[in-house]
Amino acid sequence: MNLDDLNNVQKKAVTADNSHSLVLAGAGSGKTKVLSSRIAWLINTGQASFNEVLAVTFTNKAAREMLSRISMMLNRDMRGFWIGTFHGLCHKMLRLNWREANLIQNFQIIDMSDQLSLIKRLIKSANVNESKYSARDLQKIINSYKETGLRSNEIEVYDAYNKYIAEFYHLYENQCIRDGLIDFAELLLKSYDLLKNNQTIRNYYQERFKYILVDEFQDTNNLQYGWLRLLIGNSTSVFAVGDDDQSIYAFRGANIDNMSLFDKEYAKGNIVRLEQNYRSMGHILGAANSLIRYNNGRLGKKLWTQEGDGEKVLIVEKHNDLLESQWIVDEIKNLVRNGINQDDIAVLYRSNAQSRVLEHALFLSGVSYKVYGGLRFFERQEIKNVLAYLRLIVNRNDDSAWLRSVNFPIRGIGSRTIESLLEITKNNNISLYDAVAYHSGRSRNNLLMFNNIISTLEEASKKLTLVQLIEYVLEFTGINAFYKNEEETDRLDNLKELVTAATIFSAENNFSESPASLLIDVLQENMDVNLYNNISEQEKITPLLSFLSHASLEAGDNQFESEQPSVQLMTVHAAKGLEFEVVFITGVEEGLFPHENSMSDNSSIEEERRLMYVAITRARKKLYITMANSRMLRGQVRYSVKSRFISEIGEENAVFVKNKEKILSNNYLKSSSRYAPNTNSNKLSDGNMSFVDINGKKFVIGQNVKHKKFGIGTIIKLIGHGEESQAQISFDDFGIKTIMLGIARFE
DNA sequence: AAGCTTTGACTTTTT
DNA sequence: GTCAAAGCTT
Repeated sequence: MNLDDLNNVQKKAVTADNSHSLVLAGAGSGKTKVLSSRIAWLINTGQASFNEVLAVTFTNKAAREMLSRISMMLNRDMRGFWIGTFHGLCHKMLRLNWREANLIQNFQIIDMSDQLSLIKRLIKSANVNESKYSARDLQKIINSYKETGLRSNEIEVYDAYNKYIAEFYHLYENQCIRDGLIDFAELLLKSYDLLKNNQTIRNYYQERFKYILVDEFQDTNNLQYGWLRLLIGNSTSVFAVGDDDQSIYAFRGANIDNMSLFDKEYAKGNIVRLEQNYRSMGHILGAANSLIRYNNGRLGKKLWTQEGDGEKVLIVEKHNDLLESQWIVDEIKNLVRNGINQDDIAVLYRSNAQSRVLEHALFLSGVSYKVYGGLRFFERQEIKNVLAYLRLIVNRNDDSAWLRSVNFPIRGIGSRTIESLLEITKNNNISLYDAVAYHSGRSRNNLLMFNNIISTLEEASKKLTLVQLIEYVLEFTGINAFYKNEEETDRLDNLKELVTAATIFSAENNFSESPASLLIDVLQENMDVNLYNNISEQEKITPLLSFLSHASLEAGDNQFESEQPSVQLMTVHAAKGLEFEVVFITGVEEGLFPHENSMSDNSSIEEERRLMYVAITRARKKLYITMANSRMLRGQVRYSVKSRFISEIGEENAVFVKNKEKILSNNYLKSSSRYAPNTNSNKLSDGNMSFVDINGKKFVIGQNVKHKKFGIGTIIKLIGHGEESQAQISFDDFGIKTIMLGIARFE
């Protein structure tokens, strides 16, 4: 194995001795490379066997990337290797030890939306006189209790609200147990409890995993830290990699202090700093360094590069959000004209709502773009409908799945029927499936038919493979026919895609030939002789259950594969871990970035600053920061001043451009952009209209108008069609303004 | 059971 | 301003 393409600091990290170490890995410093190299090095030098390493990441994507790198370095098949997300690894541990964890063998994982609907259902059936809490609130509260390691009977009850929550939490726990369901937080908590309460199992894993590597350590929550702690035995060596300056997930429980805690408890000053950056040019790094200096209590780190200063950061101020977007679109066109690929351009924003204006401007000027975020593949309605049937095959007592499928496609089973069934389940403590036998209403036959469908599917699952079973479900339940009838071609395509996903999944896991509900050994290869009898028994799981777990743990992409090069639009959070040639950070105003909800206390401001730091460090060659003096927010115009972060970037790294259109072009030229801008930014570009017809009135470029407030001016630019058309008008006394033609009052 | 109107929320999000 | 969900009507 060759370590020569590592720099000295990276090499030091990769070959650190057996004690614990903490690696502070700056943005773009080769973190993934170091992690993968360390694992490969440990195995290659014989210090660790294949089965003695545990690697934890936060996303499946990160796990996949690391795995493929290691696989390449070691030139071997990595199947069976313990690498994955906290949730994925806990899941694996629970499947292996389901008995000891007090689970049923075919427990199923529910995602956030499943959890929310379950909570909604419980609120209804609990019949508590007007809960003070919404389903969302309760979901948040329950999850955060779980993430601090507390179960319903461990909550300290000091008032009525608290008592209600504890009782509701208890109700929820019971329902999950009865339905054989386990939510995301519960995967961690159950696994934590297993290790904590079962000494034999704890000893086994402590002795087995001699090397534990953790990625994105700044994103761990308290429960995850506790879980790791239970895995650390006398001879365990932990290699924790993270960047306290990129901790942006406190709102979902991440505890940035876990890094210094880890240093105190384990690493004990054994810290390596990866500060050489291979991504961004000097001024961009300068801006990032300058900004982050304003945070207190950092572990300390300063990025540097050998690649030279590059261009300064361009900070652009505009009158409003529409002009901001328009300017960005024009600039993107310039960049593209100068040979930049659209895929290499990212437009980032603090909150999703901001994408609308940007999309609108991009759309009007015909620049293709791609918005990240939104529903992922396995979260789509039509997919979830199919998955619900599959869940019922595994466990017909899964009431959540039963409710979802019973009247889809429509079988004449209405809400009255459901209500009476739910009453029966409550009184007899049985599942909805079983409650059908006690129901005597008009829909009885329809209900029996539905239950029959489940039985038929279950029989089929014993003979058909996973892929055949899914195809059978699609036909037999009438789901395909339903969407065909409704001419929902997108959904039909997605259903085909589901079959493809199952095909790929089956092939990857070597069970293309097995019946869907036959228990099979999953960890065929790479298993060492059992260290302790009865513990490292092979994982037994059915292809069907395995696929369902996969669907919950890995929701899939939220974007179809792109057909053409497109500008990338996403939140700053979504951009973490990515990099682009050119980056626009938009809406950099007080109240938006930092967000107004984060402006009250210093720790949230610091998190916002880290968010800005993440945004800046995404850019390789060119960085734009834009802001608007006013913007439409929740239907109202809001005025704001530029973000404090703009001044914190440091003047030596940036060029400021005020919102006077003509000065803009000149100033910009002085910044000697490699991508020379269009000298006349007001000239007609492809997306602009030469005339606009609105409410019977015609507007043409060059036309003179008299505005009630701004007086006489000339139309220099028309943007958009119909109701939403705007005009840029050069007023004699007020300069250039952009005006909505539908609203503006002309004389 | 579908189709309408009203109400209310609204920062960021992976598993 | 936009979206979803709840509530009401037919």
